Amino acid sequence: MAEPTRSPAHRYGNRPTMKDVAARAGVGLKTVSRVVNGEAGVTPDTERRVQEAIEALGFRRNDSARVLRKGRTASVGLVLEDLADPFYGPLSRAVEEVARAHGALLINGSSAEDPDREQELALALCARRVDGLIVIPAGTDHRYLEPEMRAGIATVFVDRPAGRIDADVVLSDSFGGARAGVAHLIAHGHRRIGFIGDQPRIHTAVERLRGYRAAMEDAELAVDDAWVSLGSTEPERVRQATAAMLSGPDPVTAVFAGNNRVTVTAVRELSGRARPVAFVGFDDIELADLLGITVIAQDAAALGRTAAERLFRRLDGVDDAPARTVLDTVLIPRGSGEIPPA
Amino acid sequence: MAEPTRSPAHRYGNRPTMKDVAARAGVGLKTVSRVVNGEAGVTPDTERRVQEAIEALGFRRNDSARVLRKGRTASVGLVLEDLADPFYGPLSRAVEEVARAHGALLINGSSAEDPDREQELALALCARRVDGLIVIPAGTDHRYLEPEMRAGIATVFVDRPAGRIDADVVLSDSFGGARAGVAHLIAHGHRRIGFIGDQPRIHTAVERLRGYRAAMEDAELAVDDAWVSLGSTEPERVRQATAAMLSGPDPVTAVFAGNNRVTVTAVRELSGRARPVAFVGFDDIELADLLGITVIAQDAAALGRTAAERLFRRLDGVDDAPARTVLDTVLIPRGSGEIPPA
DNA sequence: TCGCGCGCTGACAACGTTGTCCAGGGCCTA
DNA sequence: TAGGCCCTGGACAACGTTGTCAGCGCGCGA
Repeated sequence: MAEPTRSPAHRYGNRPTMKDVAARAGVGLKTVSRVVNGEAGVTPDTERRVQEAIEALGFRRNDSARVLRKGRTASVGLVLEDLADPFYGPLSRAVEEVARAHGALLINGSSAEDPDREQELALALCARRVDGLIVIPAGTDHRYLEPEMRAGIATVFVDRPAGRIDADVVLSDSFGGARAGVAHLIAHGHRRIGFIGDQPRIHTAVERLRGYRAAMEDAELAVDDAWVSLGSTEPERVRQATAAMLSGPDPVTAVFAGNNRVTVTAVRELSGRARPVAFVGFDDIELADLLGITVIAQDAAALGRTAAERLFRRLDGVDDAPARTVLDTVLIPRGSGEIPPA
Repeated sequence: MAEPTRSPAHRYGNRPTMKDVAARAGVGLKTVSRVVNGEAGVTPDTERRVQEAIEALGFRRNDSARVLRKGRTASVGLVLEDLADPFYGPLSRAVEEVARAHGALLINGSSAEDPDREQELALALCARRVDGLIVIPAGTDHRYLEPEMRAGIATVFVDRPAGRIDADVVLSDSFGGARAGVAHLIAHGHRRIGFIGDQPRIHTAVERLRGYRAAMEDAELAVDDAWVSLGSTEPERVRQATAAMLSGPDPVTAVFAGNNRVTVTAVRELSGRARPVAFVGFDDIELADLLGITVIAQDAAALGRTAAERLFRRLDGVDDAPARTVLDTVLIPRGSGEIPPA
């Protein structure tokens, strides 16, 4: 009558299951399930017995098994670039809040701006059968997600549009924001304005550069190639780019930075200069108010919230055509953008 | 011979399963499993047939089912206070990197500094059967996790110790850091030093206050109750606290801030003052270098990394006694802490 | 009093995967 | 040539839960 050794696949440190609870309470398996899920049709007395058994055994429902049976995981995935970037923290948090309101958990993953890693992550989340996916693309080709989307995984892109597939996307107005920022510098008398952006693979980088060019063109100002620099946001790269456009025979008198990573380095570089240089940066930054940095602010939390709401509408069965939502940006003048040309 | 309607529980938009792949490839179910998992013992020819069927059907293994069978979810949970706080972003990212190196995904949740929400989140993660849990406690009683830990969910606490249970914890040296920061102010001639901290429920807040008191005591300086303020990090609260200790008959000449949230508000408040006030803050902040803010820096990424490494060592079966790891802090003088008393 | 219906309960299958085990066939050796 | 072994493949059960359905007992109406 010795207890046979448990199945070798048994892990979880031998946690009690509903079966164990049922045995202890002297009821059927399904009755335990009913109690655990608060379903109707259980006598108060039976319910009490089951509850006692649950307490005594320290039972907790295995949601892994539940998921398998129900077909919904009540979880959504978020693939972003880098959670350590202060732009993405609030975005992720906003997504989490919406998910929470819908009873879902959030699985985060950072692509580190690497398209392969983005794909690997997104597909891993699909294999987990997240109900939905929010992606901040690193790559430019998302056809790899088509089978997954067809198979029922709702997908929304944020901050940058999907590449080569038709899908929901929520964006900030990068073009308009950059154009307004550069126009602001022009309005303050600048004619030679530098632009330091992110890698040209990235949609927002291209859009903001386009905004810069549009503002210059609006004012009928020619753009010298030496004033424009796209590339990684590595501090050293940005430092050199900044230094380069401030030296030479025809230095810029103002700089527009394409995002928050560029801004922190560019501002450091500019602060060391004798001659003041006007500056406007895309993205607001904490303490930028104290430093008097003029920025084009986008609302990261609103991006995340809007995308998540779109996602859950899809999960609720709304099935209209993929939509593009564009959120406005705001120019916040704080001093650096109002410096006149030297 | 009409196709019978599929089982009503069938979701996932009718994704193909291994069974479907097996049928199409004309092989057994287990053979598909072998191919998908790269197990040995399949002829190249059979493998090719299976691969083709997988491609054709767009099959992707359902990790939910896999998890159920294998007993390991290859995921870890992280309960923190607020992902939007720039202190937690890098911490979370560091945990994610370690998890990734171990092939695990990370599920994030924010407690919003609410003990009930912390518990709800942590238990939800346990129900998902995460392999391990990293918790930045909001509450002070974690006995609710005992059954889970006994049942095999490895748990490590970060930034603040667990309450009323014995568990691994990774901390920064809050006491030593605060003491060093306040001693630094004293060394620059200050005798009346204010302390603005977080809520007294929070361990780090208490430790840092203790460090403040120790430094004052070391220098044989009495502490006036009016110089000490604990409470929420709401800007309005911090603003008032700062203003209060700077007014009155015996105003402080220096302020020590208990964390980054307090710092950003206190620095704003101080910057508007005519009379310069010395300042040291706990936690480094982006752009603090440009603002000349002296800080006690802790390494958020190292906290996360250390905790995650500890967690995965546990998951690898290491079973020694719960340990407390304390990471050093660094004083970074940048000007604000070196201002002499007015 | 009998029959019917309803409220409660439990047996059973299914979700999609993996571990175990056995069968069949080909090849090598004695 | 027979026997044994290895290699490949597949049938089956199990992971822990929930949906379906049937049965039981009791109360109420005719």
